[in-house]
Amino acid sequence: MKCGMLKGTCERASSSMEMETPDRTKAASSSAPISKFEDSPVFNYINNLSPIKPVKSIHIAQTLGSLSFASLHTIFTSPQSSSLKESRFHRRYQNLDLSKLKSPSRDFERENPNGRAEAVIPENFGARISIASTTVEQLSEHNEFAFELPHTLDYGSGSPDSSTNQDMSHQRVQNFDQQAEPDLGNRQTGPGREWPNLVPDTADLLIFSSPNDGEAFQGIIQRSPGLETGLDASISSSLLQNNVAGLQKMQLLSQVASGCNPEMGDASEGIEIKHTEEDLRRQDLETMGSFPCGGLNNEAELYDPFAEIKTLSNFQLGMRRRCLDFEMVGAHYHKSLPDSSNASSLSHPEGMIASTNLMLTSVNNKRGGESSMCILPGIGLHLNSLASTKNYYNATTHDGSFSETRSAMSCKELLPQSVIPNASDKEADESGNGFLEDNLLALVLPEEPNPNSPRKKRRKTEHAGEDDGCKRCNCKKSKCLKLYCECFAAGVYCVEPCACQGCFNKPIHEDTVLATRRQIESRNPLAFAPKVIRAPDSVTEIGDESMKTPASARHKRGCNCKKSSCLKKYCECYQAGVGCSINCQCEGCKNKFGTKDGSVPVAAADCEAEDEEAEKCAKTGLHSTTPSRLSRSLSQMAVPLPPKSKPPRSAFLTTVGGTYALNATQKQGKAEFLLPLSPKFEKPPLFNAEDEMPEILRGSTTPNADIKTASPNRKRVSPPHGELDSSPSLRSSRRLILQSIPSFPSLTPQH
DNA sequence: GAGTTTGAAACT
DNA sequence: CAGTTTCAAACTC
Repeated sequence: MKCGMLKGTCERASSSMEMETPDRTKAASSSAPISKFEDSPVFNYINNLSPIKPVKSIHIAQTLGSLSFASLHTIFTSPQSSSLKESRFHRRYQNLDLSKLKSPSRDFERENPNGRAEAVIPENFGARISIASTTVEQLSEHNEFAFELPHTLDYGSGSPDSSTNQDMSHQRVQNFDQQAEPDLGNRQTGPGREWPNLVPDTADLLIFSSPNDGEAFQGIIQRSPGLETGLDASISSSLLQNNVAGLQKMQLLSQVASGCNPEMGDASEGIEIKHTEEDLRRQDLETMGSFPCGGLNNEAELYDPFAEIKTLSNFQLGMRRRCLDFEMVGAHYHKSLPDSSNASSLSHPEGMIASTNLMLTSVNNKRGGESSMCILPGIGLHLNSLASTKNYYNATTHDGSFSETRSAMSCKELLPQSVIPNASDKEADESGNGFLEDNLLALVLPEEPNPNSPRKKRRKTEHAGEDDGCKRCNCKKSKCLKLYCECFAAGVYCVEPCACQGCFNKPIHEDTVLATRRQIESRNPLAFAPKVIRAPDSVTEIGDESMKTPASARHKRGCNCKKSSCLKKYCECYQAGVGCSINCQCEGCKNKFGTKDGSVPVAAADCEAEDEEAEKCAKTGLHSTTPSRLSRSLSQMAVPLPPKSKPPRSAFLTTVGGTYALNATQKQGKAEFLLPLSPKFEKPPLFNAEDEMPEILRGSTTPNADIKTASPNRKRVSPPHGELDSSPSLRSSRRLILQSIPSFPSLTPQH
């Protein structure tokens, strides 16, 4: 049914839109492209290698609608998903009121509802949402196509009737990640848009100039039919489905955030979404159960906040913490909501609208100047919003207004919050609400006043040893416009909690921030990329030298420690919880996670991490096993956490690396498409994998390549023709990497 | 909380 | 590219 509906939508879109290459359109509808990919060695390799399935799987996911938390996290991290294109820079929601309202502990749950910002819901919002849902698959697929078949993406100028911008479509296909942002910008400019202020510098930031976002979507939609064809094949893998579902959600969120094409929306689409939601939630639980950590029951695992924390820390991007705030809030809010549990109308357009509005509101706040909304580009928030549309919808409908999430939450708090999703899952079973819903709510809804909530306690427990509040930057001379500033480095605006002086890293100085960011990127294209990447344990084919090192994850550039012996957080490797690698220039390396000479086995690090987790569990009284399980399973995919329970600040950044790891390892079956491309990479849809690719992931060809050496121009090399192409395995690995590129938003305008 | 240490980032 | 300086986090007291 969904497929049919979706297909119908696609067909409509196609019919309305004229393609220069009709054949292509047909192919898309007939799934010929998919088969083509399947036939390719890379595809086969990927399929055999890991749970990650070909693009077609995405379709399935959409249909089946399974949700994977892990995937969600990953997704969230990506800037694209945020689609908060405006500045591309993550903005924190700075609400003085909120901070005031907050308890000393900064628990958002207690945040005063009054602090909420009301979001205006556009009339056609529902339509937009539905559209987004329908296009999710398509987008993901397109994204992959961009990598696989960059040349074939050209679209003829579309017919005006379709209201689709051919150019937009084309570009979208190539740069899916970027799509969201441009869309937002466009929408903002459009009448009745909710984000008038979101994109100040559209010229620089926006890749697409199309006046109508919907057009772009249509372009994507045209291909959707083909995408659907592959669904049947991939249905078999539940894991894959989960991944796909996560991806889809992410995409949906992105699109929603960006403002789906109102024209596209229709009731059928809304239905589709609903189904997907349910399926996803159900499957999520299943997926959790499937985690390798045996022994524990799913619920326990889901419940365990620690597990989530670890997961987040590992997978979350540097931007993550902002997102976490939202999620947490959402969770609490969820509880507070009277009907949230029963919200059945995921399909309800309003629900979608609400989520969208939330995002929008947050964005507006940002633009407003001091709003510190944590909406991170591409961060899971959006995704969560979609997923949690039900609850969210209910909540919003009750109040009729949306409250923005406060970013004032401490980073520490955020981490635990991030855990919420899993807990939510469990709750989902119990109450019927998905954790995603919670997350979504977090974004939009105010904190739950209930101080007694288990989650809150959990968080406190976890963070007991940590600082009371989120440690933000404390820059004094850098004006928060240099990489010294963690906020800036993470691609987020400084917020109230920051103790920075003369801070320019605020929405009001967006231009300055962007300009500075561009400058830095020009100097080092990967300056904002994840610093830590996880070596693909499962993907031995890659055969990277880094694999020789004990730790599964590695710092991209390696550390240069001289006195800390890589045993303190001064060491980025240690801070990220990864072992040193051959790339490190450290002296007397004693990194517990693995020395550069490989003296420390990975197992040791893992054991430590597990021990820590166990301790945490014991303290919290939560399912001790759950955390371990989850983290353990996750650890395989992600970088292990540092000895201290407290996630390293940099860890957030490193989490991005975790994203890489996921993609690279594919253990989670996360499709490549799950990770939106980093804006940096947006320019070159097919940037040279080697340049951007983490060393670990790279072939042995360039183990020690210095990031700085990479030239932006080199990025544009198309993968298929590279030297590495000769090896199917290499090719496949490259693809994964490309798609898994870090999500930090690139300020550099694409051309 | 102030001061020190450390290593990344930035600069020359 | 190497050396130096600047910077802010991490750490110590």
